[in-house]
Amino acid sequence: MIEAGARRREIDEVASELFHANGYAATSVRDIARALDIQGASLYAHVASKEDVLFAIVDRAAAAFETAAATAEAETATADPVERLAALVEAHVDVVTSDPRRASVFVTEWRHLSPVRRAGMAARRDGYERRFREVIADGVAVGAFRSTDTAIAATFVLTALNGIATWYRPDGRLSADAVADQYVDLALRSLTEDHR
Amino acid sequence: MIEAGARRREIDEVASELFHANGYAATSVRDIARALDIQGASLYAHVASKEDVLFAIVDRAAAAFETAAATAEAETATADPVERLAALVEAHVDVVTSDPRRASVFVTEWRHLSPVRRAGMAARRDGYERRFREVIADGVAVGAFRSTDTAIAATFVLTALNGIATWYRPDGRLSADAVADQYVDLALRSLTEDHR
DNA sequence: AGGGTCGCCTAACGATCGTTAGGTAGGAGC
DNA sequence: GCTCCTACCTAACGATCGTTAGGCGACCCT
Repeated sequence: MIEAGARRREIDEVASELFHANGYAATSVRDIARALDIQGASLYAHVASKEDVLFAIVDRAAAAFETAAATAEAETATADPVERLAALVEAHVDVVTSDPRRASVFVTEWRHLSPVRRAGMAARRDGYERRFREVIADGVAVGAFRSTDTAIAATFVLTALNGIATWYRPDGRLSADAVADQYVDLALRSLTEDHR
Repeated sequence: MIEAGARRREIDEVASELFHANGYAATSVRDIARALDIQGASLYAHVASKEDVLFAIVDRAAAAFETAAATAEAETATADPVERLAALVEAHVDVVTSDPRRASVFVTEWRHLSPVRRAGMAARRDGYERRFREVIADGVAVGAFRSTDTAIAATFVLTALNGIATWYRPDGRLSADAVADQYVDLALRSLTEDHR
């Protein structure tokens, strides 16, 4: 896979932009190279294959989601399920808004990975989704959340959150914090029992 | 654009399947032809271009969403905003579950249309989303929904609903009705004011 | 029986794809 | 001053892309 260097970081960055804008399959190696003002073949001094570029982006994104969720769960370990879910949702939104192009490539282009890598990513996604399902199940158990199908509920919330990657732009109308606040509120409300 | 015939319908169907599974750009004309047991070049007896196939699918999907929403709104014209939004959500879910591959192609592949057609679809999507925003705004005005950014709220709901297309399969664990019920409930709850 | 149309064929076009091979300019280290 | 390494180059490979041209057999209409 080669790795290393500041140039490699630049490649991932322009590739994120292009994969987000046009999709992995519709972006050629020469497109990526052109954005860096070099020849297509020169990319192979830094990268072993086009798919490696995709994997680097997707892998980094997956790691960002995982560590953010782990931190959020650690910080709310003793809190009630509602707070814990709020922390998970906020962490997820933060990762998306911190690099929406990377997040959108992660969400929409991972199917173009090789079968082995795709299977690995599928497993990591399952593990990540399980965090949400478990917190939701805990909330149902203590009566904080309505009794729903936890798989559906987790999917509902996660797909809504992932949608942010398709429209959010750092220089847009809404700040990342504002988006996070609104989405935490919408997501939690969709699950909580009637209150007051 | 050629149009016509049962064969043309078959082309759209297998193309939906392949575009959904692998994406438009990663699906070749010869892939589509192979699924029909004919030669790649023979497709051009039925179709003017590959993009026309994509457009036929996307256009039909857009029309399905539009007529379903129009019907739902007509049927609840005199009802309160909560019921009207419930009808819109249910209509949307019904269209998605009735043909999830077509819906997922509509949601994820429309960016590969030519600039002119893409602009047209963007306008139609805006119009469709406006239906949701207006009902939500009405609900906020009468105190049924919490006062939120209606654009964010509509996007939250619609991206969650569109996510169904990525995982729903007619022969899966959940019936289309069950999915619709759960999603109507989740979506409405995310917006409604605290009750009881 | 004859003409037309429909559905598919083979063959090929120019373009572009991801990738490899081999080379070269320039700076770093001894 | 020589060597080595980094970063890029040009040239080319075989494959595959969307699409066109021209032909051929099977069926319909008269």
